[in-house]
Amino acid sequence: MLTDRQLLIFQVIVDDFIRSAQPVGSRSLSKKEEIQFSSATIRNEMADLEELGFLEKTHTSSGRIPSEKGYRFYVDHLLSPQKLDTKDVNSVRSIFTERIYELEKIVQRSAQILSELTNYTAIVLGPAVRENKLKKIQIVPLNDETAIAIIVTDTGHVENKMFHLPIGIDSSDIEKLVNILNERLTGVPLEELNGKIYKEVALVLRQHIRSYDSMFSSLVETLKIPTNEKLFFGGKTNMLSQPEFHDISKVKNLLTMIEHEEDMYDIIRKNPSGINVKIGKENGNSAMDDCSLITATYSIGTEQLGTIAILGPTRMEYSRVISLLKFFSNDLSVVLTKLYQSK
Amino acid sequence: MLTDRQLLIFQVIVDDFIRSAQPVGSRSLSKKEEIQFSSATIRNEMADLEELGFLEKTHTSSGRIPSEKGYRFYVDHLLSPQKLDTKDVNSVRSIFTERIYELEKIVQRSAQILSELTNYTAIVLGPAVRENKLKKIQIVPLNDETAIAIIVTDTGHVENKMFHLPIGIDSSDIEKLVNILNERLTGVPLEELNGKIYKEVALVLRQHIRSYDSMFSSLVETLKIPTNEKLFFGGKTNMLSQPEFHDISKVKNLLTMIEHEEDMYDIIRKNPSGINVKIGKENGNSAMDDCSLITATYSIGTEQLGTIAILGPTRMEYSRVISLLKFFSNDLSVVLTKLYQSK
DNA sequence: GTTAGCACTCCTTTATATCGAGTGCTAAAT
DNA sequence: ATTTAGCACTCGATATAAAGGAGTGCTAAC
Repeated sequence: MLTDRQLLIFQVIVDDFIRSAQPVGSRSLSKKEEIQFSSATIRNEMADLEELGFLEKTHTSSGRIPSEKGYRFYVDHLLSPQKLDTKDVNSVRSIFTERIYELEKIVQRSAQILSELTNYTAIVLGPAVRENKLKKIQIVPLNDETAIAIIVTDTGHVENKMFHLPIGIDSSDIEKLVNILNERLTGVPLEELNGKIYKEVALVLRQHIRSYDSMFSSLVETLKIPTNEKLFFGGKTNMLSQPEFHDISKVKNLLTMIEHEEDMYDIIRKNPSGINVKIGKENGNSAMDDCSLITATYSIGTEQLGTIAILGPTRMEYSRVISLLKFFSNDLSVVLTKLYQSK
Repeated sequence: MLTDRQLLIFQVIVDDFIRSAQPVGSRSLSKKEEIQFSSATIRNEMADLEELGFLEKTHTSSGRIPSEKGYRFYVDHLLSPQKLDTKDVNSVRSIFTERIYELEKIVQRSAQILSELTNYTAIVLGPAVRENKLKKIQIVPLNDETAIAIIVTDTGHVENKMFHLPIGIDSSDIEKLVNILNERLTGVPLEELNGKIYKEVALVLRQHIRSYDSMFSSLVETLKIPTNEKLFFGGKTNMLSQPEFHDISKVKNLLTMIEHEEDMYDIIRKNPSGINVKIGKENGNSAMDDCSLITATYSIGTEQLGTIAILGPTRMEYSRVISLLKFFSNDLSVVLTKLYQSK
């Protein structure tokens, strides 16, 4: 329904505004070499595009800026898959040649690199521990009253939690308990741990362990480890350099929201797999009204594992960021699969 | 060398400026009930105080604000130990009645509470793991190539690191190794672990373990766990509400510096035990020129363990924050001692 | 259908005046 | 010898006006 000329003009306006952060006027447009019509023609087209809801004015006699609907259209229909800079490719590859084995460190480093590459804020939702399979449970008594339970997963993730020992429990009891748990629970995904314990292990335990009841409740409580994925951030302060955030109160709202990990977690988590773009109010959070969030998922083998996100102003370099995220999430998946899939 | 009247005037000026963030003039001072002289007299005294370096003007005809030297004098000589609000006392106590056992969580929660109570940024330097004593080492093989080493300390802190297994190593070898390590190293402070391994354990290991060399290097590398204390933050964005940080570039510098954990670590770490106040340039970091940092140390039993810090503008409520930190660090020490000293 | 021309809008910048809180200094009062 | 009243002066903050410029919408000519 848009003519080719309108499409061209619209695209040039968006590209120009993304670069300059300044409203784009008809005169400056007419000077671009890809545009051959007079400023008056452009003005007419711009008026139409505004009527259609793709463009806005900041005041009656200003140039045009893209509206949210405009960005949405731009992202959905006008984005040509951009070839990545070799410089970017190298930066990304560089992480994966560093010999890091811990999943968490790889992920943290990813957030850092992505923020440096984009100058936006990078948020990486860590590996979904809940889907990891139990490799080993260990219990280390610290003194007569407390012990520490350690859970190791097949991806090398370690969770630990302190708990109270019932009075008078014996170290041989603990040993027995640990053996039984490992025997019965190895290979079980963490998210099913609780259920399995009640269904399959409780009975066996009761037969073998003295002072079973008090011990059991302590332990079960402990195994309810919050298996929420962790968030990793990079470039939290990058937003401060964006001209749209010169207003201190806007910045404060945004940064406060970023610090609030639970909210952030929900916002990142609920994105489906693949690349996803949320523009301005689509984020459903007033602090993010002037922001866009681009997410990509990564995986180990066939399991969807986590999410990478870039948070920038709505006036974001969509094309570049999307290419970067596609490339990055893919490489990350490959590397992680290689590292941990080798059963 | 300062007369009583100068002292009085100076104190009132500092208190007023801390409250209002506005330069204090002679007229408004003369209206305070604790001050009985005319504005002209006050002007003379203020001129003297300025000559002595305790006060400054923001421009030729402005009121006075305290200089850094002034704040220093104020902190060193004019601070009356303020009684804490019962509201504050209760807030602090509330953390310690929550049944949290993990050291890290207590510490994280502390940072949060302190930032809420002060409206400044709270930074807590976590327990000094390096002084913790080894409770147990465990090694969990994940697959043929990698294993994960887990170190538990007497305070319940858990460190873990992945490492590569030499090809062809046997699970009985690993078991032997772990047994020897635990036998010889239990009770050794983490910071001495490396030395001990070379001096006392290497020989024994060589006798018992096949494929010793490759295993050993892998493991030793692994035990060089970065035992740097972790930093915990609360209220990172609180600075944005302070009028002195209305300037975006100042904020950006400060927040970027806060994000940069290594620098922050050094700044917090090098404070001696007890309460410490660093004002403005004393911090030795240009991003903190308009900030003051108040630190207090906490401990488990007799060991100095960590540091709590409050970062605010130089125009900070020194009296209140110092009282709060004294009280808090003391309570924290008591609680931690109770929790972990019960050998 | 396109474009040149023009009046109009509104932000930005610059200049100018005014106000007021504050100072330093001098001279009178205590 | 202090203290204080008085006064000229400074300078930031605020308001107002004027000029400039980038941009628009509309009309009429191409």
